[in-house]
Amino acid sequence: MRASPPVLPTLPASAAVSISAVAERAGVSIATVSRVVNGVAKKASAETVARVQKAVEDLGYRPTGAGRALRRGQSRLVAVLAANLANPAMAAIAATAEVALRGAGYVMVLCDTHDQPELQDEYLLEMRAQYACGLVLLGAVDSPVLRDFVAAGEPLVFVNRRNPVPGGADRHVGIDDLGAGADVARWFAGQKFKRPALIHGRLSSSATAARVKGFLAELALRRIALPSTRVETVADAEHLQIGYQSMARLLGKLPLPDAVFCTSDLIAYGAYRAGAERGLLAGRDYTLVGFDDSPLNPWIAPWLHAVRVPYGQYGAAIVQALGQSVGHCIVLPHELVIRTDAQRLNAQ
Amino acid sequence: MRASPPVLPTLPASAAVSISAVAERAGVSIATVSRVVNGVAKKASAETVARVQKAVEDLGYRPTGAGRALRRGQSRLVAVLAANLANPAMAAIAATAEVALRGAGYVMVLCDTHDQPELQDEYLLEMRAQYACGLVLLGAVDSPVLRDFVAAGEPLVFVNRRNPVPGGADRHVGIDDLGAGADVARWFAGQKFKRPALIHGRLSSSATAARVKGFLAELALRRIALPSTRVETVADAEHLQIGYQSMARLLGKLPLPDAVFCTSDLIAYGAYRAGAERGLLAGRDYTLVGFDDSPLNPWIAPWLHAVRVPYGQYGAAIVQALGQSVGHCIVLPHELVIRTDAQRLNAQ
DNA sequence: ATAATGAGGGAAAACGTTTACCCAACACTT
DNA sequence: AAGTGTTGGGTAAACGTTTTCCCTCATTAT
Repeated sequence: MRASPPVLPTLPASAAVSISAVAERAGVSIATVSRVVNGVAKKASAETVARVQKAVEDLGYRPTGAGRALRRGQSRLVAVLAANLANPAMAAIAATAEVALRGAGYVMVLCDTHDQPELQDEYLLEMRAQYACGLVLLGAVDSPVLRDFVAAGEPLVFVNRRNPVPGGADRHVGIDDLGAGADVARWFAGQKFKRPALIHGRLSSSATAARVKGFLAELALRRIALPSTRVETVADAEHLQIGYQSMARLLGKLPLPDAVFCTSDLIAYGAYRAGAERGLLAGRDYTLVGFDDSPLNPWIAPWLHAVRVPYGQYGAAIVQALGQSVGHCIVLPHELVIRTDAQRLNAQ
Repeated sequence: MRASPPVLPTLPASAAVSISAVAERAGVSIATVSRVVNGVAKKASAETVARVQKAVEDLGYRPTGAGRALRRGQSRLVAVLAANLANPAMAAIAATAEVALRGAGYVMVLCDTHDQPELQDEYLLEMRAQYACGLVLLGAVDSPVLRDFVAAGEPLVFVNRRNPVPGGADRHVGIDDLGAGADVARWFAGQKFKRPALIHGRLSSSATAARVKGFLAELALRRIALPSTRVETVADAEHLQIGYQSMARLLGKLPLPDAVFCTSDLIAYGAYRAGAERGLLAGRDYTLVGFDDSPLNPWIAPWLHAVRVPYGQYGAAIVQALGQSVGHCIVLPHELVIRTDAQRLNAQ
């Protein structure tokens, strides 16, 4: 007796293969296939499980997202709403989030709200229509739909900025911005700087506000004067411009600052250029401290000290937060990075 | 007779509202609602249309992605598979693609393949299981599933790197890499550089290969010698390291190069630092040309000339390509940006 | 010997859409 | 007066899952 001819192996991944095809090939019902695929225990004999798994393997079957989402009322989609993807720091978080989410079985949908409430609302609604099982707000802004979602208990995770809705509980991932601002002030004090300056972004961002608050409070505690003439910002401008224009203003007054704290790296970049255009180099003529510490800094901005935000850890923390109850906050460790090679590299 | 009391306005966006709720409120069947929502002409009276639209508005209805995808066998999801999101240039493309795709009614799903064929395959299969209506490969790599997809005529768009599958037609968005490489060589010739050098990334990327090819060909045409000792790369390293290590090697031999062309900005950043550590500053002691021209360059890397790739135009081009037939290529304009303020800013 | 339990697995409903098909009513044309 | 369109709109099937019931055996307890 000859062995029965092997079943023709269909082209893997050639056409969409549904659960019924698998069921037919394994000689079982679609219910059984579904149970095996989803690992429902105690509902199939070992032999049946093996036969189904073989069929799944042969046909390259994987459950269709739409069918599953429709039935369950929830998809594997996690929407990440970034305030500004042009900011390398946000892009970095998005990148690590993508890896972590995928590792946890989710699919990341990335959106750019451009910090506009209307766009954020549009995305929130659209993502719920897509049955997203998680909404990650990377720099949230207050908006009507966000309020509804907060009230309705939608699965929101706030990253960096806290929940902007008054009274809304928040699941949050970030660093201790208040402490980080204080760290910079403490270091300023230790270095005996006499004329500190501050350039900050929009204070409606809770992260920025906390950095500023911590910095100012610690300076005050150390009895270091920071007159309001050395605190600058620019309304409704992007960070590079805020830094550039603010620094230009700072350099237009005497005495010149000996140390400048910027609440983001981008602001610091702008400030750097404004100084350079006047012949003042950071690291040589004054001290510049940024916030984020982009991975590019050691390569092209060795003159910049910065509070390092552990973006590499954000992805895992976001995934963890998604599984936590509302109100749970994850505080990641930061670090003030002082670069000592600027002199060596910058001076001729 | 009193006017009938207004129907209670339900909370917009409070709970998922389905098509049947709209139908009930408008007093029509779900089929009519669907037709109105999808703008099917000639199937409803103006009065009915108005009534349905009012109901849609009141209830805040929007069609659920899953139901629609299931029925149509296609969703509004467009998957963007980026080779390396840590590269700011890729992140920039992703950011503009997101805006353009959203404008065209799509939803972008972003994935990071880390340049690994296995991961790319995993994503391709997963995205088809999600009924993605477009697959954008931002730096594709040859892989088994990609071959299947190419053969099956899946809606693939290749960005920057061309289709790596031998013989596969490609819908492509990018610049004229060959011409750009030649542009750099021509400029080198015009500047009378005598000892050019080249640092390049992996040649398996068609974009890199074309840049190198164009550069070398034009140099040869101009009778400018580029000995193999002044062509460097590092296998299996990230771009920053390629630049750093290659430049270190270049500077270990005499004569030193007077102009260095790097096939990416990141490589140039690495090269910059290697030079700086030896007291050699780009823009002062030698000329450095990168590729991409990151928006940050004018701010913190004024010493870097670069071929500017119009990333801002990529998003629209990708959307356009999605609607084109296979084999259609979109070539975007590039530009060699020469920075003249490096001396002024860098020197003390 | 019979009842009770449990394991294995199938039938079918339901999720929210879209769309092919059908039907009624009306306006024309012969 | 019967046919012929056309307009407006409803019915129901189908998409691919998951999951709730149910049924059939076989095993064990009484």
